[in-house]
Amino acid sequence: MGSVPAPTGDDLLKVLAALGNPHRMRIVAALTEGRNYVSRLARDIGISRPLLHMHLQRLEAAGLVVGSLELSDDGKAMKFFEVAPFAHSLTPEIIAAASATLTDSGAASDPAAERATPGKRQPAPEPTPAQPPNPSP
Amino acid sequence: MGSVPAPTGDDLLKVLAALGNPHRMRIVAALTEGRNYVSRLARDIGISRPLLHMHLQRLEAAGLVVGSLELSDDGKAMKFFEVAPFAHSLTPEIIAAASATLTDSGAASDPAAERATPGKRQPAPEPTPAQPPNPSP
DNA sequence: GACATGTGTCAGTTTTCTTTGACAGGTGTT
DNA sequence: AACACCTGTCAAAGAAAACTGACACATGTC
Repeated sequence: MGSVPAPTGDDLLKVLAALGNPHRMRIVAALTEGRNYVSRLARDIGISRPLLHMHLQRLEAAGLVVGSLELSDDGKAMKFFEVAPFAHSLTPEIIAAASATLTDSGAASDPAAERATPGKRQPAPEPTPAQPPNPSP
Repeated sequence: MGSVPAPTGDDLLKVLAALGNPHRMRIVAALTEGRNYVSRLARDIGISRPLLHMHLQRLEAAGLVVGSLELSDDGKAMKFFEVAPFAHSLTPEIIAAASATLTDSGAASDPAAERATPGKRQPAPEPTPAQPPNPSP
């Protein structure tokens, strides 16, 4: 069974951060109706090209859209984007599992980050993890 | 058929923006193991109380956690937080549907935003919405 | 009273994200 | 050559988010 094989913390974080933006949501929506190239997509949505370019590479880094540079009939190079068939589920358990594999550094380009929760000292380990301290009854 | 009744654009946006943050993911993860109060939760995660307070009210505004001010045995007022049993699905279609109901203003308090895509002029309405312009073959 | 615990908020700084405008190059048509 | 398209990048401005420290209040114990 491998519908959604438990995404990495950093992976899911990138997806959520990418989708948590009105412009990027509209970009995904626009690409859901069919592939499109950058200049035209910018005109359709109504934002500037450099801005769309930034949003697109953010979505692509999260694996939500894929772009391919193609050559049209008249030899013009144009970059087409289309949505990737993603499917994520958001539940407390999935978030909890993902947070366990969070490097909190940047992306997947910093191998020196899996220490082991460095300064994780517990000054007063309460036996009841959901009750108030109750200093003296 | 009503497992996830198609969230509002602004609703889903708030959820995604709230979850797209490493600290807030850890907060949800910590609360998944059981309810907890603010001061202790701040110690557990390792962030300052004012910061945790800010993140918590962001998560609560998104409907991901719920807080309730209770009184402990010794009369101290303490605010307990617990995760809300949320369950969202993220697919291109759901994002597309949600983006249709985006106000893009702030929250659900600006009814003057559904103009009709103001400056949406089409200088050259291409008959093929997914093909290059192809000016002259 | 002094201390330790809990709550909340505020102003100010730092950091990050978003956005714009200008520039570089490429092609093909008039 | 000049124009109309397409591509990409950069530096700088603007806006928004994140973070900190100090303050306010409350309660119960030493």
